[in-house]
Amino acid sequence: MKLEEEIKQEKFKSEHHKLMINLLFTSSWLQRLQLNMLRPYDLTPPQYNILRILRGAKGELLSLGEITTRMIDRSSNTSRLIDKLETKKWVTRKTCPNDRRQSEIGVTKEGLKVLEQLDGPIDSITEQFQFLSVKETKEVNQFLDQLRNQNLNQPI
Amino acid sequence: MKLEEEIKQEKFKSEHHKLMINLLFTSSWLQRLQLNMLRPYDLTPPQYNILRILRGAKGELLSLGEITTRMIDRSSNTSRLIDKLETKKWVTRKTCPNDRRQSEIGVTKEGLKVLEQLDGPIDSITEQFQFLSVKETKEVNQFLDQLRNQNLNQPI
DNA sequence: CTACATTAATTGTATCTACATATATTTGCA
DNA sequence: TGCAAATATATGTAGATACAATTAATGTAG
Repeated sequence: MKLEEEIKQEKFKSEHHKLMINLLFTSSWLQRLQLNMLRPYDLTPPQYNILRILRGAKGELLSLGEITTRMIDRSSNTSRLIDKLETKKWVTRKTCPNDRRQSEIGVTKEGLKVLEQLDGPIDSITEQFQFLSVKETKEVNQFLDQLRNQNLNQPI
Repeated sequence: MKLEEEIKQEKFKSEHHKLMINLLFTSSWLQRLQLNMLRPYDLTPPQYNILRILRGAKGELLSLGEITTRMIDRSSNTSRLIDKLETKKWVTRKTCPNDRRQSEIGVTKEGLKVLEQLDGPIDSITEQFQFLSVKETKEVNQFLDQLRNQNLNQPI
């Protein structure tokens, strides 16, 4: 369905305005897809995001702040998300000896095992994007990157 | 910044995978923009969404279910959102005489006044999309609409 | 070397999503 | 007609975001 039918709005102020709503709506749809996929594994999207970041660090331990800057959603409360993952024994947290304010967080073997199980299902979500050519995909990626950099001159 | 720099991930599995992350990341960025804009008006994005929907109905009263299907985020708990708007006196809710299960919700004059104040600021967010031509914008809109319809044949 | 600012993480609170369950009303059918 | 199914909304609870405030450790200026 076109966005107009989805949210029963026959007309938008402009094509640009429609695009803003469409981005928010499609992202919400995508998140629900992810959520349903992760549910059987007792993981939420931000928790999954953290595990992916730790796996990407290839054994290197990361501080809480470092994880936060790498997350899809920057306003996540990483501290409490790590709490959850720690009780499931999928990550370890210990205080950094050099700077006792920081903590060093790493993924466990069990955490990696869960991630492996999820690689397939997550790939199948990505496959939904295959109808776009690589060239087109690059263009949309570039557009999104550009969009976020439009307001550098604004105070906010 | 490119997404790679934003989330400090030097490489993605594929351009399509990057696009998935980019959509989620950009939408999160966009939501925060909206949130900051709405804060001084004591409105949250879903509450604002509801007011917009009611204004769009041009005086026609809408049921709670009708509002939900028109929302950007379908999993909103509209009942409690309306509660909040009602205490601020920006919407009215009364039970529908024909079907006493339903409620009839409408925006008040004060609600409309708040919306008017917000039209300018919201337009300025839309302006960030102006660097894209209308043709390009249409293409991205079409792509998003298409994406959401890729999985019709999947069970889920 | 002490005092103050800075930094990293934790905790508290309000709001929201997600979803299951409950309640009230209406509809449909035997 | 009467009673079960369907429908519309409300409510309860867990997990998140958003952000302010707090705590603890480290840096730094005088």
